[in-house]
Amino acid sequence: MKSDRGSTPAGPIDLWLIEDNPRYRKTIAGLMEHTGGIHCSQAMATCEEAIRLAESESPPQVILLDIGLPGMNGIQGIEVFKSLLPTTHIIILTIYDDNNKVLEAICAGASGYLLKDSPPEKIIESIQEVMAGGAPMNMQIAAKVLEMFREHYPKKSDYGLTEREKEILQHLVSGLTKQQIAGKLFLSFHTVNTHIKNIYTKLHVNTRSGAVSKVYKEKLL
Amino acid sequence: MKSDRGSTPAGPIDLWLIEDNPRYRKTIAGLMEHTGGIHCSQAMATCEEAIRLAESESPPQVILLDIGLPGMNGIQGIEVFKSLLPTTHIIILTIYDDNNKVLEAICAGASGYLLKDSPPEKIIESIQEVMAGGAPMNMQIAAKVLEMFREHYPKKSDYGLTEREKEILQHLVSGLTKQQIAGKLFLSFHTVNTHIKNIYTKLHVNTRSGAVSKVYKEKLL
DNA sequence: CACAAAATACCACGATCATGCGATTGTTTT
DNA sequence: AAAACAATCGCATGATCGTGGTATTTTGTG
Repeated sequence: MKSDRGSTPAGPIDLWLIEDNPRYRKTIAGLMEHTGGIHCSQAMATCEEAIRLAESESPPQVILLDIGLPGMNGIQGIEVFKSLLPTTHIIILTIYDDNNKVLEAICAGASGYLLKDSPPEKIIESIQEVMAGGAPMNMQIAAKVLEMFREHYPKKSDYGLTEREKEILQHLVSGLTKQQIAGKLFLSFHTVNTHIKNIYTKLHVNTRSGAVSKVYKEKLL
Repeated sequence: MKSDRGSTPAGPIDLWLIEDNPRYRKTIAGLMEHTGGIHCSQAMATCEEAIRLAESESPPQVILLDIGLPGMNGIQGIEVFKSLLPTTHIIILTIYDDNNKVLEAICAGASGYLLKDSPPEKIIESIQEVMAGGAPMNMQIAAKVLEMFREHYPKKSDYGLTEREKEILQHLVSGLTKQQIAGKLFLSFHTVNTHIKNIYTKLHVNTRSGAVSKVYKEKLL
């Protein structure tokens, strides 16, 4: 159940390691050599080196990538690798655990996010997991991701808008003027005016922008 | 490093199990009894029973919760427990792995999401992990969450707005008028007017609502 | 230094908005 | 039948907006 869905069915998993600290790089590379099923074919200190190599060497299946690198940082690196080596999985291995870095890395296309204090077995396990379609993360990171996730899916509040009001609010959101809305709904200008008036009252705002903002912030409609 | 941050420092972790299948319930309950550090003090078939018990018994530290339950389903259950037992961690243990269920459960406040085909050790591990501030998930689920995450954070487009323009756009978004913005930034009304004019040109809109909509739709700022 | 870009400021005018009223017609609930 | 709500339409007025200009100062880059 673990190694039966990689793009290369046979042989060890081909791994690249990008890490500027020589000592840590050697530690990890050494670790891989003593592990069955994974082969660290390249280890370098910068993304630039890796990009150069990507043009001659065959693409690895997994890249272990640091974020705090000289020159191009890991986040930027992800984006380059994503277009250069679209089949390669990228696992971030870093000391940074702040929300922004995690967010950026994930959005850039990282398949996993580990902290450097992870035990070696966790790292090995994560490489296998990512090959099996998983998304290995430190437990702190996972909790962070869920938390961020929750924030961006606030339960939609209800201001008691009627259907007609919602309809008009929608047109307001798309930037139409009162007259344009009236035209589109075959209503009098005055009716639209009244509806908007009522919408403002219900939403506790007094400008179009305020209403539109509220729609997005509170996931109305 | 695993059991040193629960709200109850001493003794085994107090667990409740809510699962309507009697056989599976017994399997899990039995598993816990043979495991050090966890005590399954209650096992029931429905959320309603658990809610009734929550009024007399002391709150558990963790609830293992199924989704497909008779009566109140697990998702609704989460919301009730979240307000009734705010300190209790909830781990979903279910057969459903579709995006919607996962999303709903997480947004409702689940701390973890496991599939029923998880090996018993994984379940034990997850209970300990959630007590240590983690968010245990099946690897498929984790991958799903990251994927959904990425979708809802589209790369922000760039219209070449200057810092000042972004600042003013932000105030526009919050519903302020030109004069209010001028006051807040200690600028002349005319300056704000000019900036907004330029913002409109750069965003290719010609109303406040259009601009605000664009900000949210394309994740500007 | 020179040149470009950004930020600042001003004016005027027609279009549009927000908001105060009041009113009629239906539908649903009680 | 009464009350409550939704949707429709009307008017007037002062505030605000969008857009066409022009112009000075500050800042950054070659």
